[in-house]
Amino acid sequence: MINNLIIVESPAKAKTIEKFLGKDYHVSSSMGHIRDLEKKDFGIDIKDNFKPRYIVPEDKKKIVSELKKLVGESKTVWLASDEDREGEAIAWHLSEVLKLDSSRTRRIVFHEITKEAILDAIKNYRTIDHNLVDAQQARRILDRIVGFEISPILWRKIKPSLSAGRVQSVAVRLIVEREREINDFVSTSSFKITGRFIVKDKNGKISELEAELSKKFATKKEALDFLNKCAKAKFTIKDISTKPSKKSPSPPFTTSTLQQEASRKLGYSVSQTMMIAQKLYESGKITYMRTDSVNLSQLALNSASKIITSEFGKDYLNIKAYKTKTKGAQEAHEAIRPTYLDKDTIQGNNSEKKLYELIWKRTIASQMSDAQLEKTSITIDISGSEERFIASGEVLKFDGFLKVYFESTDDEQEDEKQGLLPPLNIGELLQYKTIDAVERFTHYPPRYTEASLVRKLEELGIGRPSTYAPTISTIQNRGYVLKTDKAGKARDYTVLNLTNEKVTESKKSELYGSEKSKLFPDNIGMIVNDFLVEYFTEILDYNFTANVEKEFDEIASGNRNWTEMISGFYKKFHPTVESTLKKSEPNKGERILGKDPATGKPVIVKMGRYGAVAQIGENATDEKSEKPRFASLRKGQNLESITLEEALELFKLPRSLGMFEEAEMVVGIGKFGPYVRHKSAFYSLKKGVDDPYLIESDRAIELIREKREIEKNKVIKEYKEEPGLKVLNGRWGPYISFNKENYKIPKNVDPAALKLEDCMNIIKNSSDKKKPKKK
DNA sequence: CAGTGAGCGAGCTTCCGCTTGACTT
Repeated sequence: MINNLIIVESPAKAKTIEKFLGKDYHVSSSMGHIRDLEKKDFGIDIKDNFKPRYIVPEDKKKIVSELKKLVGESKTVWLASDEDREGEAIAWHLSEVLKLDSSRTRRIVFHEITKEAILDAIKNYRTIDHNLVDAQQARRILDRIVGFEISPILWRKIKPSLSAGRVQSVAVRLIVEREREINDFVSTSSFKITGRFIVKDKNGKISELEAELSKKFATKKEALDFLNKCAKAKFTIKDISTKPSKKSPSPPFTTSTLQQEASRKLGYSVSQTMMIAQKLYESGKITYMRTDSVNLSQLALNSASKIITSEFGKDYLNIKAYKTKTKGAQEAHEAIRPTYLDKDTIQGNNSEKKLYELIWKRTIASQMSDAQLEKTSITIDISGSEERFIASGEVLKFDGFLKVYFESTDDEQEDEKQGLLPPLNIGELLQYKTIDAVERFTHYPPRYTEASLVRKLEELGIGRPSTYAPTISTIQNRGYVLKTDKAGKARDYTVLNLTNEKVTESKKSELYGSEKSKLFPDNIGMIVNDFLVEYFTEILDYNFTANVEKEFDEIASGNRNWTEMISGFYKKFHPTVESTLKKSEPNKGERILGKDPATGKPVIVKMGRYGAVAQIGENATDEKSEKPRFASLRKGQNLESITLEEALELFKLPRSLGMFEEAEMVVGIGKFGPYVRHKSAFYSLKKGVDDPYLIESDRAIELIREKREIEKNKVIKEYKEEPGLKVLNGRWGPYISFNKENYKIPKNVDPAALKLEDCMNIIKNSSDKKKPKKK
């Protein structure tokens, strides 16, 4: 018999809690939700006042039956799911599915996993808050209605298997609109003036002072005029001012800020970060990684206080509580922090270590003092001109938290600041060494990275810590959005230089606009987005989630009935679904780019059955008329921005490279990039080395021979008796291939020594475990 | 799984938010 059964959401949490409590308690976990709306037939009886049809999904049946068994053996059941809307619903579903008797069921909540917090929670038990549960049901049902009524419209009007939803569709919209901002952006240039002045100190020691003109000039002529004016001008120190300033540490990590910093500092994708954090959490090294709270437990604060004092001294200590600014934050957990702050490093693989150290530094820094700075600004007058040069410098007086942590920014081109400025006096005359006027261009707004998209979504209150990573994956899996790099372009700019009273002009070249791992909308994403924005304007509104959240809050506080709220929404929403099905036609994005110079026929781009396509010539009207030529657009090329030249390029491939071994070699670009085809085999071109438009036959033959060499070494063993069986060398080392299925070879086995029956044994042993493959 | 671009039709796809497996060809 178990006296007390505590049910929490996560098994790692269960393990930790069990350690705190005595033998009287058994702690088990539900692994999140145990029930959900049925997937087939919508799962909601609209006519029966939106009655939800809940089922236990296949993968949760085992957990439920285990919990049922435990409940049968227990005196008191404590439902300890998280203290938020979803957690309350989990507690309620548990009580329903496990048929818990209210007389021996208690609901408890705690925000920190400490013995005190748990014992305190147990003392202050309550019953399930049904208003909060209803708010969750409203949220769940609204999302189901939106997702399952709009998605089928997309299947019929645009393409099968597409999807729409309250969160993902807005995420795509952000990316599409940013792309259009970039396409519409017109870069302008102006001239930035920088002067270098010679400064002599009392001992005759010479140093330099760099100063910037407060004004930029729009044209080269204005810049030139100014430099000419400077040639013989006098430069006088007009003013020197010194101001103290400070920098404060950032709050401890939440899911979203961890994803952003891990992306900026360590280059991890959002899902990589979450997978590594999960490992750290499961091995007890950090607190829970899906959280929107910046709060640290008293225990953590005490520990931070001790460490900072002993490592850095009392001056560095500044214990404080941070408040969340995030819209709709539910704060059921602590911030993400090391479980044991006295460990500044851990055992584990490299990426785990790096992420842990990042978390450790951020947590410690959050409880350290502000950095104290001194900013100096020197104003320099120019005789015969209204303009002024300003030299500014920044000196760190006290490093404070910067001793351990410096937060990065997304800003790619940050100005470097000068440090200490040379000692100068007001009225002092300065001699210039050089004065430059450099042409600078305005830059379009940056494309989103995975992490900066998460930050934007969080800012809008859309999505939750547990869904950021999956949402980012979904919009990529649907083909709406593409994560890729973009090569920079070269651009000339003008530099005017004044030295020794003479101005010279020169041209320089720079690379601009190169981007790494940025999110680009694909054509289908743009078409779906435009369709949704046109017909489902309200759902696609950036404030839609914030608006419905207000209504969920009213339900949670007991001031509103959930079915009334949903019914109100449905009355407006469903007629839109009906009318959209009837009248709407998606825009195929068709554009006429111009005429093909070779044939004079029109060049068109549009969305075809297999994706975006360019076409030369009109569609055939009858059997005799000539058929148009087609070429697929490449990844990252948009229907609305592709130029005639780029479209014509597409028709240059595939092209023949001549004969080799009595067969033609053809170069083209396929799904996996550029390739050479020869005798119906494909040979990939080397990324960054070969260009499909330029490659010649010699190099193609080289590639073919290279791959053949690898193929030759691929086969370790073959068996006469079993032609379908081979031992092969693969990307991950040796493996067994049998009738197109692959099998792992156990570690301690020498692959070259495998006999036929050994292979068969390995195959037999692993075949039981084989699960249906996912796409 | 790299080429295609006719047309028909059955059966399928899809949401968000909790959680962790099982799995790398």
